[in-house]
Amino acid sequence: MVAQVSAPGDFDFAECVNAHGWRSLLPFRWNAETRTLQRVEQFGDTAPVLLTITPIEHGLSVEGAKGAPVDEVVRRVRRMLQLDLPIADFHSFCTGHSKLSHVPRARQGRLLRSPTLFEDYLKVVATTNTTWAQTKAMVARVVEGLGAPIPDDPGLKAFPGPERIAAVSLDEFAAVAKMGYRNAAVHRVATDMANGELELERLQDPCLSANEVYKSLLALPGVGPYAASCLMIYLGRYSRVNVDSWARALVGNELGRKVTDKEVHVFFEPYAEWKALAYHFYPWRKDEPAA
DNA sequence: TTCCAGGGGTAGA
DNA sequence: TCTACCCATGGA
Repeated sequence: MVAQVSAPGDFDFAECVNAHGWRSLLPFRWNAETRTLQRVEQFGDTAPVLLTITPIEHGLSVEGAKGAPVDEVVRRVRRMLQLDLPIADFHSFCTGHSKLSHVPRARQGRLLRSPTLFEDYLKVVATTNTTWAQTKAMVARVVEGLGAPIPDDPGLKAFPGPERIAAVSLDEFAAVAKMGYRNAAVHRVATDMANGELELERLQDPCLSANEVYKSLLALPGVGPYAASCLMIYLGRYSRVNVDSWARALVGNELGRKVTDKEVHVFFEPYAEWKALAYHFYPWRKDEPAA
């Protein structure tokens, strides 16, 4: 199966994939040399397939095993790469702010996300109060321990959905995932979703206000202000900065003193409804803290 | 051993 | 609203 996916002119494949660390979390696999993104996806109860995404002129090429449902493949790819996100307004905003003028030139603004909000939820929870190395290890254990493999390579597995996680006990999940005190929260959300008591995807409803989305996210176990703000980014809502230790350190560096979370929010106040993107694309690098 | 990492939940003030 | 404390895990 080969599908061609059109992309808007303000989209850049590598910028989107490299905008944050998600490319390093299974089942994503990013090859920087070939500029190829791979990911195992499962469609219904059929065997998972490996998708290979590469940039072509005016869009993307997606290759997968014969029989993969093209329409659904395209839908998921468009979602993962935020191809339908109206980023033009943010780009216009950036041209009026010296600190962000590089953003539209580089065609930045989109962030790689997962095909489901549940996967992004689990991964965001896995970033809290831990190191990036442990985040990768937690996610890898979840995928390798509970994900369904593709037929011709058992080493490549799909991300397990909430039903799969809910099918095992909390103790079993904890033994596999080793997410520490996060185990209970993740298993709870998976179980509630599997039981039909929780519909995470409804948070994509554009009719909901940003505050309604934020409060709904805060109500999820394991989700506090940081995680809720992170998840809002994947929902195209940028009015809250996801204040983490980096934000405190970097804003503290800009101001020359230790800062509170409230002061970080005040620092980004001029960026209006684009605060989270402003923080993310502010001219500092997370691997190179401002001197 | 002890500390702590891209926080969250809770109690108490 | 703010502070203090504990929370599993694993690396330093």
